[in-house]
Amino acid sequence: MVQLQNDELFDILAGKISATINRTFLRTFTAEGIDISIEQWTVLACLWNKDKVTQQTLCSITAKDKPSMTRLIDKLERSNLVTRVSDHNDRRINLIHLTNKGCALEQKATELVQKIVSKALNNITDEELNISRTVLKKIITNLN
Amino acid sequence: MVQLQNDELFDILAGKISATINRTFLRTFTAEGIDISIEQWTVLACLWNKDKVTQQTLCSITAKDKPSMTRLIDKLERSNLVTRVSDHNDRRINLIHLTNKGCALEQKATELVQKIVSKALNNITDEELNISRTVLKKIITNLN
DNA sequence: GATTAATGGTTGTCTAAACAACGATGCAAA
DNA sequence: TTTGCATCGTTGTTTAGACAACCATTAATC
Repeated sequence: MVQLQNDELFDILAGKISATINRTFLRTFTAEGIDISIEQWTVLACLWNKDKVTQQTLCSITAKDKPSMTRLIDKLERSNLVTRVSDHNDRRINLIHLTNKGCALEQKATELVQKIVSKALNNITDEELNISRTVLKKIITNLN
Repeated sequence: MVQLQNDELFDILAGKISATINRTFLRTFTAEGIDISIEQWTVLACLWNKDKVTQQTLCSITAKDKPSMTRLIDKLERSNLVTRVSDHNDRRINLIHLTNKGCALEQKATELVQKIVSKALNNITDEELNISRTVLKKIITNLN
């Protein structure tokens, strides 16, 4: 098998890990009959933590741009997991609000994510993990 | 600002870093008049290392599936950076072959990537980096 | 040697990200 | 108060990833 010279380059590794995690997430959730993507889950997780926030806030937390968020919320709305509620004081603002169906997902989804995280972090010490987190954050900071 | 409860979850961090690296890559390359994406670069980097390989091989190295590779190569072919050459011994196989234009990109592209990597890894020790690499690889293995 | 299985690649369909450009609302300064 | 600017969100377009289904060619099995 051909070996890529710069196989060790972080960009490639980062791309691979992101793809792997996404795939695992999607398969796990689909297998359990929950039809949301990891991106949709990220938004829901924000709302489970604090409901009724602006799209802009969701953008900041998830590091996605506005059009991406618009479309993500379109999909969540079509799945009846959230609704857009116009703010009374400022009509430019949509507050994103969990539906009952959206709330109901929290427990099961959190369970599944914990399962994935446990599997992913098997055989990795807390120290190694902390160092990695720091490194990843440093890289993000360095590039911004 | 709302803080996501599981802000520390690796999935989110991985998604963010991947997006950040991609953005930096694209901007740097565009600024220098080189119109290729990071994905296209990954394929070209394989070919700079060893020319005339099968699409399947490129899939393995880059951890992408066959349809993704078909379309990536479609684009590279449209940009006249590679050509598909049918294998004489096995007509199912396309060998992907760098054009002169594709070869000519190597030096400049490699320079730019090195510049990005240096910037990204600023203030990170070799030891931290090695640990991080190991952790990322462990996660990928754990999930497969 | 003919049928079946495996391999390499393509197309169809869906989801998602980035950037640019736009419309609507609110705010501030002249 | 009106003009100009900033903010929130949407739409258009391009690139890309995943999965399923498919076609063509080769290999394996009987």
